[in-house]
Amino acid sequence: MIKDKGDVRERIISAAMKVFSRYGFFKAPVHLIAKEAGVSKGLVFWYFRSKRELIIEVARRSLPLEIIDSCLEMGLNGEKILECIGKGYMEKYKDPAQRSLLLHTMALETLYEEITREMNCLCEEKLNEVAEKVFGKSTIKGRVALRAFFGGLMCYILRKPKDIDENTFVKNLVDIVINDVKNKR
Amino acid sequence: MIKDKGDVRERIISAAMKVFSRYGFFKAPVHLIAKEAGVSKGLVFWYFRSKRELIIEVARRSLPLEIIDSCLEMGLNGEKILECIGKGYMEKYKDPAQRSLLLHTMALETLYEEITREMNCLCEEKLNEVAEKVFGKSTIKGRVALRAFFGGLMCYILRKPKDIDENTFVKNLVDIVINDVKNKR
Amino acid sequence: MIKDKGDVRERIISAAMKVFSRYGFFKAPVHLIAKEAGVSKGLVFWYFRSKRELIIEVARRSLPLEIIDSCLEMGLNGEKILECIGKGYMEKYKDPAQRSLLLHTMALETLYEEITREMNCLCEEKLNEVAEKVFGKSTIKGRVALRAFFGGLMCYILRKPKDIDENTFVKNLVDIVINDVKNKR
Amino acid sequence: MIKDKGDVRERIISAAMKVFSRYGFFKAPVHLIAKEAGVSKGLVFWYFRSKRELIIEVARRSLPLEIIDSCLEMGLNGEKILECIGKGYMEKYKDPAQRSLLLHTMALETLYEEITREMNCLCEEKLNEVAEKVFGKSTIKGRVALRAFFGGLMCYILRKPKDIDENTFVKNLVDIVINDVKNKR
DNA sequence: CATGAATGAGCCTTCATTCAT
DNA sequence: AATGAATGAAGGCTCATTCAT
Repeated sequence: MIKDKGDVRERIISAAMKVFSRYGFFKAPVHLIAKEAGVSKGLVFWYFRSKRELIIEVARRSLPLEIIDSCLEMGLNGEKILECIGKGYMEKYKDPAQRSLLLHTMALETLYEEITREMNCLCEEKLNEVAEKVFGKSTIKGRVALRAFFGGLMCYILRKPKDIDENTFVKNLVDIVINDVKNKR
Repeated sequence: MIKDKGDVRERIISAAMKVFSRYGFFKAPVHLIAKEAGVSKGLVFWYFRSKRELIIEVARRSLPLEIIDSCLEMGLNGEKILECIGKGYMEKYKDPAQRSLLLHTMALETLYEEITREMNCLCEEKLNEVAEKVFGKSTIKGRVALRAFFGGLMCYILRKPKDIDENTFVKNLVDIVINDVKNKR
Repeated sequence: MIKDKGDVRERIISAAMKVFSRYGFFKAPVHLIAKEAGVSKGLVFWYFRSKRELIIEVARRSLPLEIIDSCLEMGLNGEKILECIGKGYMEKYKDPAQRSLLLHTMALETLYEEITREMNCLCEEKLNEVAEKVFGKSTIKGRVALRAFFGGLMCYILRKPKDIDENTFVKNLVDIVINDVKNKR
Repeated sequence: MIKDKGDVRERIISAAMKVFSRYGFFKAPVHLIAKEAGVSKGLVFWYFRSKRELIIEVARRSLPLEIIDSCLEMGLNGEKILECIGKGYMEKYKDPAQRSLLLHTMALETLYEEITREMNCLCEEKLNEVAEKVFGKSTIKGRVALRAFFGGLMCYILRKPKDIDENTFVKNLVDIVINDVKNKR
């Protein structure tokens, strides 16, 4: 049975995501991750120079950057983009582990500058890019609306209301955010 | 200069908020908190049975529960409540320490059931209570809108856009959230 | 039973000297030192910020600086100083632990700049000071002779010849070093 | 380009001397030696059963045994031997790496019996052999003088005085050691 | 011969917590 | 109330060594 290099590394990352999501980055001991990945503790440090490096790798993956990127790349515009992003969000964060991981990563912001940078990119560059595609020219209201949109998604993820399913939520959210701007015109 | 009991306890909590906001709950050593508060490490454990207890106390205070409560108690209705909450939010979280503390507390959710309970109360009970006051009967759209509102606030706090000040943001946000529902009627 | 602060610290240092002399600085685990001192491992780090700091403290004490200083302070001159130093040497390093410790410390020179500095002081400043007191004006031959003297002592310590006792050795060594210079005059 | 067996082994030893002299035997990781030698870590263990074995090989080479041997074999006598040894010493230890290596090896004495044996041979057998060749019959004074000689060399190596070059030092040292004994006759 | 992934023991260090004073 | 010395349990990380390829 041949394992390619990436295999073990990927297995460690998966294990780390599981363990980190359960214990948080700083209460999760490396040996638990190793155990979960079925490798020795030492091997974790063969693939990652330090726990910090592993944390950053996992934290990066927990952010929704690729979701936004892939929706932007699809060349969508208007509310279609929001729908795309909303759907991607829900897809990614329906996994409770991903959900709690996102929270831990957001808290990491203050501590790891690598994450700060990633968050800056997400919350400023990407968010503005989306705003333009959705509302045309950049207006204050448009940018506030986009924050309402992203915030709404985050809120849903944080604590899913029992009687509103993903689709319904996204549709309503898009409506709220879009229609207001439309009506104003 | 004699200090009464409450004084010292409060001083420790203040110090803890400062230190926790900087290092996160789990990377912040108790001795730093003691030093910041100007007391001995032992004394911290006289006022709080354990670090966990101190964490919970600080975490509780970092949530916006009292803001919502006080706005509800004022007997406001409609968009006035949202404005009140928005203003309270901005007031509380203009302090960067409070901001980062809120993130850390949210991440705590998975780990400390005391915080889970608090968050449940916030995200379900309180949020629904507000929804009713604002939109009258509880509708799906209303509840989604309220999440857009809270999420928007969170988003603003997470990373303040340079060219949108607090007042403007809140006003626009309330508009977006309210008008859509109004227009639909 | 009251123990003054220095007591524990001193006990740790003593234990460290014992353990270091046996295992060398880098193969000696701190927990062995703690055990030897009858304290917990953690306490070692209460008194010394790091193992490195403890090493430096012990290494400093293993050098013969105070011997030379005390002989210089006694106001002796000529061969009396050499005799004083020789006697002090023998007194200090008759303890095998001290002997091996000195070797370890000398090896440390390349690694810890604190020790390099100490050795510089010993091998340059002090050595020249002694040379002047012994041979009057500083001559090449005088300074070589002093190195022969110190080197001779070191050599004796390194491996004590079975049939030459301390006194005899020092006397002969002083003779060799002094007489030659005297005869030259 | 094919390299024969000895080549690689020697290259590893050379690398080890470099790395050991810089970090000391116990703080020098094998992987650094391998890197320095341009081979894989595994290969080091193909040529040396263990790090210990490599240490011993390097330590042996760092001692001045061959110098003394070769001077003895040349059939010299009297001060000529001392001059020969002095010259050899200076030749070997003008390299700072060799110098620091010698210190590390001397410290090894307490830990590795293989080195203890080597040092015994050096400090007792060889030293007495030289003493006889230089001073004729073995006298206390002669043996002390020889220690002054070797010690003086060591001292020079330990910290080279800026204004005394190798030749001058050796000549003076030989003088001091020899003349005294001569004058006594 | 040669590689480098994999292992596991062990070390330094931190830190929450206790307790005598 | 208050202090800070003392403890002990982990935790992150290094590194010699092995082994499949």
